[in-house]
Amino acid sequence: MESDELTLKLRDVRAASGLSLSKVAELTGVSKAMLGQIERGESSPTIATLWKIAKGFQLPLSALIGTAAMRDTADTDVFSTVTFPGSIEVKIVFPFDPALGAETFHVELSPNQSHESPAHAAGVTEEVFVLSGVLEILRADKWIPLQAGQGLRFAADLPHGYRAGDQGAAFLNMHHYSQSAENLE
Amino acid sequence: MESDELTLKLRDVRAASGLSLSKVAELTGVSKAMLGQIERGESSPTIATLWKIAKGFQLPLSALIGTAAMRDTADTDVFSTVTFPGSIEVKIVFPFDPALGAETFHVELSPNQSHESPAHAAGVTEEVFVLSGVLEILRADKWIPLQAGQGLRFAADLPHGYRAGDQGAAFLNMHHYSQSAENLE
DNA sequence: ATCATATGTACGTTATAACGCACAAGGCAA
DNA sequence: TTGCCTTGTGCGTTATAACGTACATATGAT
Repeated sequence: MESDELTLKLRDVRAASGLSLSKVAELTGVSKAMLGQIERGESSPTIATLWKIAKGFQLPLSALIGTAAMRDTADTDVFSTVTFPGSIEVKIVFPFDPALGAETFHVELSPNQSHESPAHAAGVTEEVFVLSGVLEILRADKWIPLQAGQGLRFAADLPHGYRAGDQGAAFLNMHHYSQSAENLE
Repeated sequence: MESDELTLKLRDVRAASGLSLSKVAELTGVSKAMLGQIERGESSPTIATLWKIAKGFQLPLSALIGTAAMRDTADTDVFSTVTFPGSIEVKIVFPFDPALGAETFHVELSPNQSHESPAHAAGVTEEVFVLSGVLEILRADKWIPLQAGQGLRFAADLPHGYRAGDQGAAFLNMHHYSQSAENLE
C-alpha cells in the first residue's frame, strides 16, 4: 500500500484496443518510445501528452487515470426503501458511494404534488430521469416540462423544485457531489 | 471539431480556498513558482505534480482538470441516439461530463436478446436500472435477474453481459469513471 | 514617513519528459 | 535458411517541468 497509488491504465487501454505502440504513436502524436515508458511506469507524463493520448483513443481523460481500488456493492441490496419524513416518498436505488460521489433516488409524486428544494452546496449536480407521468422542474424561475423517458441535468446550487402533472409522476433523481473546496477562515 | 482545450482549474480552486501560493506550496510539496506557472498556463504539469496538488487540497484529480466548454446540458439535447457499432442500440440520456465522470445511456433489448461486454478499464462502475421487462445481468458467472424498478451497481472491470427476458427489456445504464482519491502517503 | 511581512513573478540551475533514431527479438513468406 | 516487416526497448539530444532563490510590489503596523 506504500507504493504509488497513481496508476496509469494506458497498458490496459491499449491491450483492449489491440493496437501496437507504433499505431498508437501515429494516432496520438506521442512518440512510441514515450508511450512505452509511460506504460512501464518509467515516466510520468504531462497532462498535455495524456490529453493527446486520450484524444487519440477518443476516451475521457479519466479512462487513463487509475486511482485506488473500487469496492462494488453487494449483489443483493437492491431498492431499500426509506421515506423522508414530512417530505416526499423516496426510495434509495443506489446508496451514496464516496468513491463515486453519487447516489440515486426513486421519487414518486402524487397528482399535482410539488416539492421545493433549497440550493445545495456548490458543485452538486442533479440528474432527473422521468419514468412515468409528467414532471415539471423549476430552474432559474422557469418550469421545464419533462415527459416520461426524458432527462435533465442541472447544477443544484440554486433553489429548484419539482411538480407533478395531473397523473402524478415517478422519476429517478441522481445526485453527483463534485467535492469542492469550501474553506472559511 | 475544435480541439477541446485543456484547462486547469487550479486558479479557481485556490481562489475558492483563499490560500496563498506559499501556503499551497508547503501544503502540496510543489514549489510556489511552479504553482504560479501552472495557474497562468505557462507550464503543463506532469500527472505526478497534479496528483500532489490534488492530495494537498484533498480533492479528486478531476476537480483540477476541466475541459473548455461543458457546463450543464442544454434543455433540448435530450435523448440523442447513437448506435454503437456491432452492438446494441443505445440512446444518450446524459452525455459524459468530465466534472462528474459520469454518463447515462438508455438501452433497449428485444426479447431474448443478449449482449456481452468486455471488461472495461479498472475503476469504472456501472449502474443499471430496469425500466421495463426483465433483465438478467451476468456478473462473476452468475446471472442476476432484475425486474422493472430494480437496480444493480457493480464494478465493470470484469466481463459482464446483459440478457433480456421473453418480453424484451429497457434499462438505464450509468457509467461512473472513478475520480476519487482515498490515499495516504 | 519607515520598517516588516506577505503576496505573486522572474531568473538560473537541475531533473526529467519527449523526441528521433537505432537496435534486438519474434513472426511470416519465399 | 535469408530477407523483410513488425513488435517493443535502449540510447543520445533537445525541450521543458520543477526547483530554490532573488526580486518587485503590496499590505499593515508602528
